Amino acid sequence: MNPTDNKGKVLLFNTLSKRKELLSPIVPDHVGLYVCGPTVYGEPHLGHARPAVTFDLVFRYLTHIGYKVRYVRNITDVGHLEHDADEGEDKIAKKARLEQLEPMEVAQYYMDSYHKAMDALNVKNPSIEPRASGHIIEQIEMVQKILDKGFAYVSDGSVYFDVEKFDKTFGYGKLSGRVLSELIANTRELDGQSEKRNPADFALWKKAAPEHIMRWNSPWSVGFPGWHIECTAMSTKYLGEQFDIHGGGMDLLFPHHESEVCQSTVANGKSSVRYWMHNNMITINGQKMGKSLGNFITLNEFFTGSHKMLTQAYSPMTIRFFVLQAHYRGTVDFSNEALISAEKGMEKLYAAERHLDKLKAGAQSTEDINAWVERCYEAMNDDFNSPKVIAELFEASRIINAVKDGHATLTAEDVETLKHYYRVFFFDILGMKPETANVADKYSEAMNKVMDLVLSIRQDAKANKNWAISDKIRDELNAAGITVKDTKDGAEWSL
RNA sequence: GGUCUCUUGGCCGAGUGGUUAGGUACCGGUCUGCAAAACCGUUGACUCCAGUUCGAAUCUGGAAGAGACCUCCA
Repeated sequence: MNPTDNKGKVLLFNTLSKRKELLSPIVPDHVGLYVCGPTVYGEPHLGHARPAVTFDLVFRYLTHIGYKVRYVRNITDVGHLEHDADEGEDKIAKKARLEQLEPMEVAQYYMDSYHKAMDALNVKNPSIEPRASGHIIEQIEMVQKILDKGFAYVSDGSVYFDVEKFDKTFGYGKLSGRVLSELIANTRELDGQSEKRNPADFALWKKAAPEHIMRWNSPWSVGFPGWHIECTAMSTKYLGEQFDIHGGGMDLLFPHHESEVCQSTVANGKSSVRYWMHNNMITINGQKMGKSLGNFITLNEFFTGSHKMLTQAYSPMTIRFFVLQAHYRGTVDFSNEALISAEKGMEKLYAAERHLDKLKAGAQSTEDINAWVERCYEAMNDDFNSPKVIAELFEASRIINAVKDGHATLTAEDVETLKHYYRVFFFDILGMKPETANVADKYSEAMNKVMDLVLSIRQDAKANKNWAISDKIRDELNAAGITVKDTKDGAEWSL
C-alpha cells in the first residue's frame, strides 16, 4: 500500500467533455493547476471559501499521491468592468473613491483579509499567487498577439475580440455549450456596444474614462485590461501554453472561461486547458447568496456568529468540514441546522482521533483495516469524493471506539496502519486541523472557573474551621504547581 | 425566453441496475448514583407518470418543481 500507486488512477469530471476522465498529465509526474482567485474589493465570504477549499483538496491529494503540483491562483486587483450606471468604471476604483483611499490600498486591505480567512480555513497557499496588476505587460503582449493574428480589432482606443471570426475558424462555445447566434439574439444593450462589431465580442483592452483611477499605458490607449485576459496571460506565463487543470466556480464558466478558451486558442494556437473543473455554487436556506438579498454572510461573520441569520458562531473548521461533506459538483445549502449537525459529526471525528494513541493492540484483527484504506483512496480517486471519505472516517471512528471499548481487536500492525491513514486523510488530505488556539482558550476559561469553584469550597471549609480540608486543597494544588495565597481580599492563585 | 445542472428518509448528504451509505435528529436498550460520552438496535428515502428489464432510486422518454449562467456577486 503506497500512496503513489494511485497516480494514474485519478478520475476527474471534465466540463469540456461532460464526463469523468483519467488524469494524465502532459509532463509525467507534474501537474499544472490554475484556479481563478478572488477579486479583492470586498470582505471574503462563502463564495470564496468553496472554490478555495475544493481546489485545496485537489492540490493536497495530488501532492499526497506523489505529483509535483504547481498551483497558480491569481489575485484580481485591477477590477472588472461595470456595465450599469457607472460606465466602464473599475470596481476597485469605485470602492476606492467611496472610501477615499488609493485603489491599491483597497486591494491590499481585502487581499490581506482574504489571506487571513484562507489561513483560518487551513487552505494552503498556492505555489504562485500572481496579481493581475503585476502582469499588465504580459496582458498587453497577449492582446497584441491576438490583434496580429487578426482575431481582434481596435475601436476608439479599446480592443475587442472578434467572436464571429473565431466561431467560423475554431467553433465558439465548446466549453459552455452556447450557440453564437442565440447569444447575439439575447444580448442586451450594454456599455461599449456601439464600439463593437458584434454584441458577443468582448473587451481585451478598455480605454479608461476620465474618472477611472486604475489605468495603464498601452499601444491603444491609457486604460485597463479586459475582464478575461489576465487569466490567460498569467496561466500561460506560469504553466505554459498548454497545461493540465483549470478550475473555478461554475458561475465563471460563461463568459469568463469560454473567453479564456478563445484567447488562448488564438494566442497559443491551441486551447490551453486539458481538464476544466468547476465547483458548484453555495446557497443559504435554499436561496442564492447576494448582496441584494440580505443573506450575504462574510466568513468572519460565520467565525464570530455576528450575523442575524446565524444562531451561533461556526469555527473555520466547521465551515471547511461542512463544505467537504458535500461533493464539489453539487450545490451546498447553508442552514443553522445543517451546520450544527456537521459540527457535531466533526467533533466525533476529532474525538476518535484523540483516542488513536490509546488503542491497545490485540492478538488478531476483527476489522479489515487495509480494505478500509483502499476504500478511502478509491473515494478520492473517483473525482475527489470527499463526502465518501468522510463517511469512511466515521466508519473508522466506529472501529476506534469499538477497540477502545473492547468490542473489537486490532493487531499492532493494524493499529499503526489505522493511526497513520486516519491522520493522513483527516489532516493531510481533507485539511482539517486541530483547533489548538481555540482549545487553549477554552482550557484557560475553564481553568478560571474550576479555580473559582475550588477556592470557594476551601473558603467554606475555612469558615467551618475545617482546617484539614482547606489545608489539603492548598497542599494538593501546590503539588500540582498551583500556588494559593490568602490575602485580605480573599484567596489568589498563580501557576 | 435560451443554455446547463439538480430533485434521495425531519435535516444534511454518498451511491451501484438486484446486496446497510454515512452524519445529524428521533425512539428503544447496554453502561452510569444521575447526566454526558461510547456501544447495540429500531424507525424512516429515493418528485411524479410511462417504458426497457426477471428486477430500477440507479437506464430511456415525458411531466412538475428547484437552482445556476446569459446581468453586480464565487
